[in-house]
Amino acid sequence: MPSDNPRVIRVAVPLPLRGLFDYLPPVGVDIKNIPAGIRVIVNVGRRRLVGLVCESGVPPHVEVRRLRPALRCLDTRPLIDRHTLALIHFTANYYHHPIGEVMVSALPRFLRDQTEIGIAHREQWRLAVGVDALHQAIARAPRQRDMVAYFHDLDPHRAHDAHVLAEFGRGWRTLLGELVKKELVIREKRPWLEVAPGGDTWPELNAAQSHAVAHIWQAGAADRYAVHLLEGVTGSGKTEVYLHLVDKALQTGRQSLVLVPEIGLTPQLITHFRNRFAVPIATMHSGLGDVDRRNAWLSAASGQALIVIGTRSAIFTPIPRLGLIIVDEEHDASFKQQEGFRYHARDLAVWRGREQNAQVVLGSATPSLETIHHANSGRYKHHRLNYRVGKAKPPRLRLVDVRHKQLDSGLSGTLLAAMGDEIRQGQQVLLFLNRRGYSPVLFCHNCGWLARCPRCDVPMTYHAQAGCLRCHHCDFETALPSQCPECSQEPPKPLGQGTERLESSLQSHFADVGILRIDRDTTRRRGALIKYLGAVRDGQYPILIGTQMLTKGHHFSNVTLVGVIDADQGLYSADYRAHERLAQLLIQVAGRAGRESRQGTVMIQTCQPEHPLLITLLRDGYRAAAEMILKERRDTGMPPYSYLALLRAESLNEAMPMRFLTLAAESLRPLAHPQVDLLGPVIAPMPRRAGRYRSQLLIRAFSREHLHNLLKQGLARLDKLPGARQVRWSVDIDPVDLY
DNA sequence: AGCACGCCGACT
DNA sequence: GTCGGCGTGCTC
Repeated sequence: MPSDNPRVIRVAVPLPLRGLFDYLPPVGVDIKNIPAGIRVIVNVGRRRLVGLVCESGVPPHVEVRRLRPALRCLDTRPLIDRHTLALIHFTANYYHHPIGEVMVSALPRFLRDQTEIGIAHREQWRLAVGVDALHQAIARAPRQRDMVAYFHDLDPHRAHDAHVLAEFGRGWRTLLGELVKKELVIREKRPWLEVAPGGDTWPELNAAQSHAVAHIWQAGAADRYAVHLLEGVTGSGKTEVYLHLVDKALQTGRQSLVLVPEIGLTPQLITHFRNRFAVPIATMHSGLGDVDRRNAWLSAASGQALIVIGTRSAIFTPIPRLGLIIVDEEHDASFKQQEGFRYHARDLAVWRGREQNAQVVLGSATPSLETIHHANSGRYKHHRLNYRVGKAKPPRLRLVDVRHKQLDSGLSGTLLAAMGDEIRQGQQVLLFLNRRGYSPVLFCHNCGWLARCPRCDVPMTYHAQAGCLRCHHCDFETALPSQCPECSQEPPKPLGQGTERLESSLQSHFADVGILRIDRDTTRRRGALIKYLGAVRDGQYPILIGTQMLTKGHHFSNVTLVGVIDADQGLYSADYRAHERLAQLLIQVAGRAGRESRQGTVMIQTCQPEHPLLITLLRDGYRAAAEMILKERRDTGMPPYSYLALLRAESLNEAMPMRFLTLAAESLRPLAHPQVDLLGPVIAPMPRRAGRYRSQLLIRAFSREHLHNLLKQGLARLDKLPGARQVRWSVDIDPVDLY
């Protein structure tokens, strides 16, 4: 007999709907046995879905007659602790994203279906005692010898996980099989949770480092949440500060979460932590298989893993005794998810720190303007590491004016001469060009035709090696035309520089010098990057050419000259964040130079050598440049002095996005506080992408509350707008780029 | 998202 | 006459 005022569970279901669904407990189950944080199977419409109980024992929000009982509970005790539930709640609210989809991002796949939970085992491989690459059993098997050598590179005395060995490259599993058969390698099955070996020595901290550790942990000892900006120039030893803080957290029985940018989570980094701490460590990143992911997640959630290292999505891992969150390279754009559910892991880390009373440390050589702003206002505590560890001197930066200069494939005589000098002295040179391919444009000199992507309307990049034209926005590919398709008079010619073209022209300049190009095209194969980085360290390549990839975290101790081929892209761009990004990029690239005893030089080619941003950056450093950009932002009312939300719409139909956003603006305007601006709608800076026409409406407010209130009321209306289902539309809170 | 319902054009 | 196209509404 159903009572008139039943108590229900409120469930997040994996659908693009903004609210929770109410259910009666499964037949025969007392609602007291269904706490928030367990999973239930429920009927939704005529489908069966796994949902997450977010509230329990509350009155229903819908008519009693519409309630259906849940089918069954999947867990007996909460899988998600209350802090993580609160985080999911907050996140859905803040980003105005359906809570069921937030839940989907927060849970590893296995938790989204009906699998039972239990700790698994994992495979590891170790080298048999005394085996090396000279072993006679593999004398005629070069690949197997490489694999044995790879074990030696990692650590010949230790067992290694599949994901580490997979970095070796193609065929790693087969090779291991063969080596196991020859009894040169031993396969082991171990309980998953394993204590890292630790044992590495702890280097003495310098004054600035110990100062930072003492001040950050002083706050931690009091168990009071605080956010810290750890601003340290490249090579100043931020990592050592992190390690000491993690150690402090361990001593007080608290877990640590270390968030790193996507390309920052390398096997080397993990090994580094494992060799310092003899405790269980869980790592979470996109490359993990389902089993590894589930084990890492469970060990963190159960409190067994004392250190959790992961990329963006690891921010949602339940960590019950969390005492410390470190966000390394906090300015890095990969902390912001760029499609679908567009959350920012660094910002959530700050919220989570407060929720769980943890210390939050944001580390960077080039902090984001938001973080600097908060440090300036006193909201974040500020710690600086101003000097490089050891005797390394900071690099010299200089501008190379390339106006009216004869450039050779984009290279000035000045840069070429400097390169020659360094190479003759046995040093390495790194050239940075943020454009892969041979040339960004293919152009007919006779009639002016240029190759465009038929789906995005942007110029296609010419890839000489692949012999094709490729669109960098949608990966559309076509053959290279032998004649201009428009006038048929002559073949179209490459225009502008890409990394491939730079490589081939340098080959003619420096005939006998090894040149290595590192970009997404050359490192597509698994493990290729690791292999190249090793070869670079061995000094095989005096000249390195790279894109953005090379700017992040890799240390090349023999690089004494860095050349930035074209700094002007970042000066011309219309995006309001372009200056911030350029300043960060130049300083990060500069950080690759002269890390050991020799001072490095950075040569920046530009047509605007008197640009105030460049002048300030070179003369007074990153902080001064950042303050200058902050001033611009204040004058123009842009973040961090205002708060943005970007409403995007796209459709195969050209008129639809604009039509929808015009209606959207009309229905939002009456709800908006007078100090909220609706800017647009406008055609997006990139009007078409992968065949879809795009428009956007920028919403700017001078108070978070105004922005939030508008969206809270407004988005519900947009759902019901006619045509809302003919466009794909989404909100992006705190957008990092306005494309 | 998925699924049902309902309303209009073009077919055996 | 119906088959099926998509635009709209609903899911506790």
